[in-house]
Amino acid sequence: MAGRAVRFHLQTQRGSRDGPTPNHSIDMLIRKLESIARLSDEEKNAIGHLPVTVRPLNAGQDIVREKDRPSQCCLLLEGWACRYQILGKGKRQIFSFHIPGDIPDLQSLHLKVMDHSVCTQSQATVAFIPHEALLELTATFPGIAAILWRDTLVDGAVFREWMTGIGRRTALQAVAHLFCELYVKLEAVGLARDHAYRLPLTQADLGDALGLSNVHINRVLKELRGKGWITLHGGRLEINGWRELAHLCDFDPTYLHLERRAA
Amino acid sequence: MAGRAVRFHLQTQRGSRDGPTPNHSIDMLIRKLESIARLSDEEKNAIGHLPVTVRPLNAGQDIVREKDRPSQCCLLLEGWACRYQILGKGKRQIFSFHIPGDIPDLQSLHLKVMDHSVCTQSQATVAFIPHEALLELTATFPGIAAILWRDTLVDGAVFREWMTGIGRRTALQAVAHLFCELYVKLEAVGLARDHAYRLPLTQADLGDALGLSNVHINRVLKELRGKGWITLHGGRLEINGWRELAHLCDFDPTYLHLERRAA
DNA sequence: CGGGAGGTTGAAATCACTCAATTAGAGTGG
DNA sequence: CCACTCTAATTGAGTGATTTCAACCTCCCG
Repeated sequence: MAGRAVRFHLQTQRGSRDGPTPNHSIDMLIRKLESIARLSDEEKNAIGHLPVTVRPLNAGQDIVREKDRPSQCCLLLEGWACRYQILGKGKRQIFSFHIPGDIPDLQSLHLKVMDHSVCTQSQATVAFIPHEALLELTATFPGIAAILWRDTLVDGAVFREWMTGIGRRTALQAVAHLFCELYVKLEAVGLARDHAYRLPLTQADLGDALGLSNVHINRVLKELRGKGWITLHGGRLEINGWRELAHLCDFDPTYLHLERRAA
Repeated sequence: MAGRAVRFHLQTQRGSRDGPTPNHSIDMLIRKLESIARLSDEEKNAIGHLPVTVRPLNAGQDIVREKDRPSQCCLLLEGWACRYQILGKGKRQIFSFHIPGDIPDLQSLHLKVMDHSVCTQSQATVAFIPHEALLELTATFPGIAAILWRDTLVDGAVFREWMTGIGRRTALQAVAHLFCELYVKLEAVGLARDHAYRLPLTQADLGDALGLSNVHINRVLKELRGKGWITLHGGRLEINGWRELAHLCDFDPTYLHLERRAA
């Protein structure tokens, strides 16, 4: 375990310590929800009273595992996470990457058994929220339920897009598409601009996400670098040829359903 | 268009005609929802008053298309449907197959723009339900909202499983896994037994679902037939070697989240 | 008995994989 | 600051799975 859990009840404590506090995490959640729909004061107040446990995590730590029956959801405050499944014979499929503001295991609210695992992809801070509290919140405020439901629907849309990436795009297009997707998602929450961002993924991670081998990912990256479209070094990606990259993979961000931008 | 639309208000008409009536469709919906959780009489009554339009469709007809902004959802009463997307250059990716009881475009309730299309895969009967009515229903009955939400979450779980099929399984395993999945889903709603079912899919459809060419699907089927594990002819599949097939692809139905079986 | 969609097969080409070795970088302890 | 170590990145060579192309067959339906 990477650090001590810190349990708070919201709005009874002020963040006098370093690092993300529960207040910070609730702000994150409210900002996230308001990026979709307006919240009433009553709704915000109810969210503010959610019991939250904040915990720092190291890279590569599982947050929930396949077969678990979790009793809480995790809100990612800092760092990246991914969802994945291990097949026999050491193969791995990564289903999604998650960035601050995401609730990667929101589905566990209604699907009792985990059919995959969630893992940190970098150092991270997560806020755990008990199912019980979330279920009560969504039962009381259908508007909040609708926003969270919508969030899982967007997840599904991204899964579909990845399916076409894996199934019907060339390796070059698949990598390009992933880079475009991640940029648009990060940019939307203010974590990237100027077509550059921190990318805490190894080539093996990229391969496991796109159904390719790490070796082949390496060659694809070499080609993209050779064309001068990307710079990737030390976990930082710069897209120097956005237009070309987006055109190569026919990138259309409709499926991300970013109707409004986060504040 | 394949036939006339028939508009009813539920429980005000009795099905004196041939074919599925709105009552039939509401029964289907209630049965579907009750396969997940018990419904109160009040909830059943509210569902019974949903306005529904029943329509027969031919095979290969689009129900909704990418870029559409639908104002209704469709409940599949008879026949199969699939969700898909066309890429440039004539490539197609199929995201899911749907069977009676499914609401393939339920996501449109909260995602305004379609990022893919839905198409009948055989002759089919569908019931259209206005978004307006569903939104009111879910706002009034959080329990019903939760069941429908859950349904879309299972969709997502199947998408993930398909991702691993396309990305990390061999062609043989991928086909085997799909056949197992479809059997379990059909069996759960009483549409299959004895490891056999009607499969209204061409080899090209299977290929587009699994990210393979129709030619290769053909060869894989030949191999599965050669092993004596399946019989596939005239749109009917018999799995003669269920154990072997399931073992080949390491089939684990957890991801289908069939906690209870439909009546 | 024709027409058409779907199924089947062979041959050649291609994309991506595996294996194996080498290099680069980051972190650690002396 | 350097040697050591571990992980990740890189490269080459050989292999294998799957695609593409093209032809032919089969079955169903009107």
